Amino acid sequence: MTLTNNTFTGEYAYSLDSKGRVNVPAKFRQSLTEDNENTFVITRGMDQCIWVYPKSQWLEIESSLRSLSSLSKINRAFVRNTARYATPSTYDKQGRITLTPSLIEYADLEKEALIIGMVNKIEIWNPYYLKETDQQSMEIDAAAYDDLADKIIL
Amino acid sequence: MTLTNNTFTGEYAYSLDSKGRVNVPAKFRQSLTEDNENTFVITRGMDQCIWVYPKSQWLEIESSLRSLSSLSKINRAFVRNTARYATPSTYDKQGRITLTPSLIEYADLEKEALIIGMVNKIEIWNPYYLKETDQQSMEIDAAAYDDLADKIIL
DNA sequence: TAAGATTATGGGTAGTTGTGGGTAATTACC
DNA sequence: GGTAATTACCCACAACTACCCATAATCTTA
Repeated sequence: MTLTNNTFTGEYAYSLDSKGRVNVPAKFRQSLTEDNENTFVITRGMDQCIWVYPKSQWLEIESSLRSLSSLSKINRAFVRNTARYATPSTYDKQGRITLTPSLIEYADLEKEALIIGMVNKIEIWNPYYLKETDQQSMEIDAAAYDDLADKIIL
Repeated sequence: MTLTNNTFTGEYAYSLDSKGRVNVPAKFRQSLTEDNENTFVITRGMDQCIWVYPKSQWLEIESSLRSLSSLSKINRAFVRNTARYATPSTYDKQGRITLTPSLIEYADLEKEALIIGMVNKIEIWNPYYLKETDQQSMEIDAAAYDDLADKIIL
């Protein structure tokens, strides 16, 4: 059962097989709308993880990038870094996507792969690095975190 | 009989069965509006307990999360920590929701499950930890209660 | 008070899901 | 152009989950 289309929550511990495939959690697949055509766009995350967008979400990002003028150096760098590593990937009959060796290396994935729903996208982590990143961001900016928690009534 | 829709009060002692299911108190179910489609979202509480939101309440949280840009590190941490443990759960014909093993472990639930209405959400506790947490907050926060008195009239 | 309805709890079963490996088709390389 | 490596597609199986039914205790109502 899915709450909202193309929306992802929850955490899953799956394994990366010898062919570089990981399962997309069944719940995530069920949440996908038809126009995604079983396809995700995988790319580097801003942390040491892999970001996985449903196709339709990625197309929106692409069109935002289109509107950034290449006159600005910052814009050029941002567009370049965002587009550079993005690869489409359709999941197979068993619901697995294949990750590129380059992305596996970037996230330093081994056997264990932690998959996390991030609402509009999916993250794939090496469990070890997730733990570390979590601690860091809390230490650095605990105040900003509390501000957020204050605004959003949990 | 219910006072306000999607609002929960009272305390109930139920049992967790071998399949990880707990009953949702009948009164809570009756208070739910149709648009919740018999569905809750269960997640980690800020104390050592499980939080259970009615679907409609969670959707509001979800939409707040959607508006946070992932360019900011602290935003990423916040979205991740909030979405990470959230799992939708529709209650069965007998009125039970299934808790995930991960959440059961987090709240350290055994056979006994104490269910508490928290107005806009529900908490599920191991009775032992509730008692302990209760004592702690009383000792530490006597002063903080005075601050609250300005905001809320009992 | 008695009958009926509702509620809490237990368990069985069919379908789904995650994971491993095999084979054919495609691509890259000498 | 032939060979090796890679990729895409298929099948199989064990574990798990969702859904169904059963029963006893409790509450409601006539």
